[in-house]
Amino acid sequence: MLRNSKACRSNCPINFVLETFGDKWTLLIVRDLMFHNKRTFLEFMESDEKISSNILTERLRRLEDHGIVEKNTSPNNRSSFIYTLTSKGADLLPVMLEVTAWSAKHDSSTNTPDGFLDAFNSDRDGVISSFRSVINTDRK
Amino acid sequence: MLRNSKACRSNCPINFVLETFGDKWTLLIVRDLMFHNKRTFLEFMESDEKISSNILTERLRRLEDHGIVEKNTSPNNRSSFIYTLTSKGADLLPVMLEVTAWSAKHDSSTNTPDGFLDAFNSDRDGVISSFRSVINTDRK
DNA sequence: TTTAATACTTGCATTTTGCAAGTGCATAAG
DNA sequence: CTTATGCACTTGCAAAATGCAAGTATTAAA
Repeated sequence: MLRNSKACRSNCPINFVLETFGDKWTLLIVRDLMFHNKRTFLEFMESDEKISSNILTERLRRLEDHGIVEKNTSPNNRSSFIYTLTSKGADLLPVMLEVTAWSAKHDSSTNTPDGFLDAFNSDRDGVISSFRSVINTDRK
Repeated sequence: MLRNSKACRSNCPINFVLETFGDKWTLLIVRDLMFHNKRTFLEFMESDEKISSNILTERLRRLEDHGIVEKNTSPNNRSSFIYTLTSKGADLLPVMLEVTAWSAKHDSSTNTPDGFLDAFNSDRDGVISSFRSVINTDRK
């Protein structure tokens, strides 16, 4: 189920991301892959926001369907799966950092690391490329 | 109802935007305010994605609650309301443009204007500031 | 052989959404 | 003054999505 492509509402680029990320959970999985180096089902389950397992299953499958995440069996433990970002998924980095900057500016209770906003504002390209080199998209 | 602040799931900056924009409709309203110069309830109703009126009402109220949109009576027609972006809302411009760029790169059927991606990649700051000067945040 | 770990699946109550129709108020037309 | 029209919602209800608890299947470890 859900493997078929849904009819899209329009060809607007903003709408396009909403078709994949227009819910409360999907982007948190991308965040965990991108910034917290999480890779397994149980690791995603442990996030502060407490996603439930049926929703996580469905969202991982959808991300895989959309070519944002890749699923492979773990080399050392064959009952475990390893999820990684594809390059299409990793391309979301600038979006994620702009979102982070916006929240850091407008939400006083956000836990963005100290100095992030200043560094991002003064050397955006540098911050992006240093994050980019750290994002793990290895498959193995 | 809904005027009270909901308990948030975490203090993560990514989660923070999801609390406001984590649905299929809210960001489309921001898009229409930002790029299509729409200002009234009926104008938002006319978008390609066909939002229904009860959802639109609820989302506009929520955006107002979150300080992203401001609602004023129209000067010429007092039965009409004018919605505008606040500066907090206008600060979403870099996010919106990054989202647009990502879709333009990864969705072949997106209707992003010709040349946008090249212009954005070669002169990001220039593109942002030319958009910024056009975004209407006037109240009157 | 039993136990544990991992990644789901299932069932069900609650919440959110989508759609159609209706309401109330303010100008506008006759 | 009475009726019509436009605008911004409300309401009602069926359908879908979500949250929670519990169960299942496979692999690995003791």
